Amino acid sequence: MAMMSPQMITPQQMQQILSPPQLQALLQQQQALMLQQVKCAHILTHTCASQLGSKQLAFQQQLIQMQQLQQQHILNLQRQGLVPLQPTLYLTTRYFLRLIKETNFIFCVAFHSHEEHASSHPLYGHGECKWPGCEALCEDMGQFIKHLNNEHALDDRSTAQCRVQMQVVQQLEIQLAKESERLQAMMTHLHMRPSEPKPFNQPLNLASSGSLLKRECDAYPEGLPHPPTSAATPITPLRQGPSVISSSSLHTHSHSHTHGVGPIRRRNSDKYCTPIASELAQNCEFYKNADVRPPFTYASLIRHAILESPDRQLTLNEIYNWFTRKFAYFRRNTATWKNAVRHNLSLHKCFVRVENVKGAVWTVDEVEYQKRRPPKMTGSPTLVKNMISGLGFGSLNASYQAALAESSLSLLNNPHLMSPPTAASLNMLHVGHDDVSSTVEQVNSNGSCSPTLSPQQYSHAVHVKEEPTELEEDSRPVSLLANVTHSLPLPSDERDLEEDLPMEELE
DNA sequence: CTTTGCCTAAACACAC
DNA sequence: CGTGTGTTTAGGCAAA
Repeated sequence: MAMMSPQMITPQQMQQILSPPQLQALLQQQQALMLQQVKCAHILTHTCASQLGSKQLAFQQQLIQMQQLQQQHILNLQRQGLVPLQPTLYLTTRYFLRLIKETNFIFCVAFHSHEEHASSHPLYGHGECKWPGCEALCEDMGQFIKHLNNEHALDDRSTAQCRVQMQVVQQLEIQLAKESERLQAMMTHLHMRPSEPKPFNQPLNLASSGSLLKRECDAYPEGLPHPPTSAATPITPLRQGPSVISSSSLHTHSHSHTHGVGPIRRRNSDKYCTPIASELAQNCEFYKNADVRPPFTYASLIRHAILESPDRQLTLNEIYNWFTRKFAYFRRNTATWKNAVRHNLSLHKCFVRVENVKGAVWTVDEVEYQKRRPPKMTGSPTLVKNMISGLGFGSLNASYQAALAESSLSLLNNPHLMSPPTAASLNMLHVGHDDVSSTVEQVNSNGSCSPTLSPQQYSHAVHVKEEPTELEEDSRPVSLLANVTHSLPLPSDERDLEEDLPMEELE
């Protein structure tokens, strides 16, 4: 923790000043924030790959804002008074403290990266002014201060920018509240599970999700419905965050990916790419409400819709309905996508038309579907760009949620992520994101958007690319994660998780 | 440069 | 006749 700046609270201090409930609340906040940081970092990395210029700065600004929120939260809790820890809760809080420690570490690294020194300015880093949209180079702090006073003085423009930034923060706060609530619900749900062998340690599993996920996996083998909890990957930031970086995936993606705004074009192997099921499960609300094009091919979506149905067969109209029900994006341009759906149904052999009593229904020929997939592994560099471009950068909340969606995927357990990361030097993340895995999914009884598969049943590609130029600042969030990776002695061995991942080798 | 996969658009046929 | 469904073709883009 040498990097910890003076304003940071150490875990020991935390333990002294906060009650267990406070710690728990803090933990949840921290987790949400950390997750957001991870996600922001992730999308930021993609953003820089997209050469979005000043947009990178906006994302970075968000990152900093979240960090500041996080710190503010710590201070607020501090002001609430001192409550000694109860001995009975100590075991649990130890894990909380560990998490806090880790997240603090992330926080510190982030600040360290951004500011070089604790005394530096949040709007200044790496010799650049971090004012949104401003990339002015400033050799030192003095020059920066001058620049700040000259260029970003109190005028209409700065005020407007500040207002925008306030909206950014507001959106993030709203999102944070939502995510925290979700996390709490997830934790509550997991805690209630009767099969849980460590009833009181439930939150501990946040730090040892491997074992938790293992149980999930054991309990819900392939092809069987899975409870929503299994896809609730955000509860495992400690494991997942670092897992975003992987040296093993370093060599898998070295081509250019700086183009590709627009329609989704991917060719990902199911074996490596992210499952549609878990993606939809985690972000179904997002896709339902945000006018964001889902990062899947029509074929993938159709297949998913069909497999999600009770009988694994749908009429065309039911497929239409599924699209509109699940995706706000498909509530418009109906002519276009409906045509595409029909086109795909007809074109792909994997979709089989079956005459039914009521008429014709469409089913999925799984063998054909798998056949049509080339075994090559590719990333999905266009995904985030698609999402971002689809959203428009102004729609911050949607962008952010896209980041959430994207990052949630990256955070899923991936065997490729289990090797020791050397990611401090890495700066590019690529998430394969295309299709449903070869695992057969099944519909939820309630027909809701709950996940139908546990995430560990999928593996998806997270491709890390080295991009030494232009990415100094953008690599920060990633190296931040990489640093954390090294600092995470997790209760469960990484090996456990890896072993628990059913590799999909059906191709 | 070619191939492949995907998307969009459009034309057309057929059934209700 | 209009609409929905299904098939087919074509052009374009991006990645491999």
